[in-house]
Amino acid sequence: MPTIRNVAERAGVAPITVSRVINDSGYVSEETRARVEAAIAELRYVPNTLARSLRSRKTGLLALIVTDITNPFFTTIARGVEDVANEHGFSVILCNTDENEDKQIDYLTVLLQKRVDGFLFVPARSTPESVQLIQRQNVPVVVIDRQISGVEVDVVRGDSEQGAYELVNLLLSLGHRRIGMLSGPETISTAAQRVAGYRRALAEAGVDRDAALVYCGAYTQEGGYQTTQQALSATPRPSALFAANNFIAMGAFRALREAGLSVPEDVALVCFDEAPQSAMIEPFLTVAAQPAYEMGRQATDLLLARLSGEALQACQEIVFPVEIIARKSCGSVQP
Amino acid sequence: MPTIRNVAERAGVAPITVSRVINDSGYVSEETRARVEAAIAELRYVPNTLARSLRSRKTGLLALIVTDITNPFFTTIARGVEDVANEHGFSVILCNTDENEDKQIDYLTVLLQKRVDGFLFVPARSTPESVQLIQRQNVPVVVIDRQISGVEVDVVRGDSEQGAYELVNLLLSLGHRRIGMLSGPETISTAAQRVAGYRRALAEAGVDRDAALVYCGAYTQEGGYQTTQQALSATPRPSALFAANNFIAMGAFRALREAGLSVPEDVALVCFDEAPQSAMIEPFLTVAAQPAYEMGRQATDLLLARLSGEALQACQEIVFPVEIIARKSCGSVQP
DNA sequence: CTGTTAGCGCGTTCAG
DNA sequence: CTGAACGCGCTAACAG
Repeated sequence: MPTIRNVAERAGVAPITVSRVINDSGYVSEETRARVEAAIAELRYVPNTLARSLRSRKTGLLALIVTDITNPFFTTIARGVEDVANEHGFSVILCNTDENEDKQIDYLTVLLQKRVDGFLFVPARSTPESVQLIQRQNVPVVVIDRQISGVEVDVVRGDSEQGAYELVNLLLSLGHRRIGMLSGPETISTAAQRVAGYRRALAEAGVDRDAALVYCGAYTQEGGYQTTQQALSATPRPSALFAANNFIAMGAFRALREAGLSVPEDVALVCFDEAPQSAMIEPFLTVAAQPAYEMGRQATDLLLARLSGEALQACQEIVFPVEIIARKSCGSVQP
Repeated sequence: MPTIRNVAERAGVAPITVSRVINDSGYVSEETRARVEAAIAELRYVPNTLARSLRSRKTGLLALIVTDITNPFFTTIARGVEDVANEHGFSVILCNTDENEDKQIDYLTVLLQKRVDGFLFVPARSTPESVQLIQRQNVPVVVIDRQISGVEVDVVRGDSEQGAYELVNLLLSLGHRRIGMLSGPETISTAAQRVAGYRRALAEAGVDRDAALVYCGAYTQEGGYQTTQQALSATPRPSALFAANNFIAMGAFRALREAGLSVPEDVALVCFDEAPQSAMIEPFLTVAAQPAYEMGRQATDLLLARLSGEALQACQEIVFPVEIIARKSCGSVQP
């Protein structure tokens, strides 16, 4: 593969002149520019980003680390990230940890070695170690979706507590009193906050505290399937279920179906996050929707601001409101 | 960020000795190794991959370019690719072109500049230019899923023609004679081959050639929605539809539903590729399934073989058989 | 407007 | 077992 020097020789100029043509920096006469461009074309010269980055100490790479690449919530965030990044000339490396801390640390290590310019990070757990690993190398990082305790760091997330509160209030207003909560892993802040919102709504409604039926599982279809089976064995059986995310809701739906129960006639079902587009032919689930695309955009804006050195003030926490979208799955009459 | 030299100074050795410790190459006494490792830990030294790659002329990066990252067919391939790549110490950069040739060329350019070691490539069109772009830089490339005319290149793909043939034969055996084909873009080899298989089955069954009802659209839900509407307006209306991929089938399903037709009672529906897991609570669609994961693995094996210089023989074309999985959507009685 | 010098961080080559 | 010198391909800094 030809180098900048080969091009320079062919065009009869110095390497730096070729560099100027490529990067459109500094002055180059039209005539020599033409000669250089001809040489580039003839040699099919492709600049070497590695060398460029080594010199400039910038890679133009952002790392986006998510915990489940099959979840449209995260892929929608990814689109927001990509769009903003591309608008500013950055590329995005998308990595999937599957909520696995070992994979997470492997990715962080590799990405630091690759000298990415910054991280957009959905951590697998709400503990500070992983973020500190990044910060100690003085690489900017914005945490998305989840809160981390014990570190100063920028965070962009949805309002899990309030969303859960409103969603459960909706169920209460429809007359439900036994509402099961299908939660996610206790180690993740969003799960904890959604449980908190659930409890607040129940408390305000004066529902007996013992009526709080919380079941924790993974943020997956399988997790939702299992916790739903637990929830259904309670007596009396819950008349409504609140799934802490979309995949849990999919699993719940399957478990309900297998139990011969239909939604919303036998059991009402609501959840956090929009379901996959392909999930149902028509919109069906009542959800607390987060503005995922916008969250991705804002997180990237914030990261780029840190990168450009401006706005070196204290860390920010940007909390997006969630939107309750009532559809058929919650029913509309008293159970 | 500390460099290898900083570590060397701190440990009281030469940079090369640190290099030997990191890469476990050459001889280093236990004692100095310990000193070096201590220095690495204290300084939180992270080796710079950029510099390493510049020197070694290897990045350890494979590019995987697909046309639709939301399609589980491609994400399953991606898993196969990632697994094999990781087993051999390579990382994978996953890029999504959305069947857009401009995006495709942008990605190719950037990835060549990044000096990825090789390409796994699902081309947006079955024309040779994009592959030639890669080959002219002497970078190995394996094409996945689609055939390219006019170039010598390794290809790993499913047997579209035979799969379509068998799928249509299944419909014929169930008594269908008016079978509409919801095809993909004519510029893509898989669409053309699936149409060919469809025609062969009809011809062998002695179905009137005029009865070939082929409608071309995008390989998307929207494409399937539109072509289905066209297909339904034919008189007499087709009794069965064959969707050229899973997303087309999703769109067909929606269009049928809106037209007040149910599957399989009013219209039978079959398609190429498995549908998204979340699409239906229970398996429902009759499909021609390609071994996507295995295709990803084999393609990567082949690419890595080319990379290691071995097996420099002629280009290979590996064609996987597809598996017909009959489920409810095709019905089981004469229409 | 163009060129020279030097060095980014690392690993290969060859000496000790 | 350890080190010095050099260069991978490119560009910042400084001439001219």
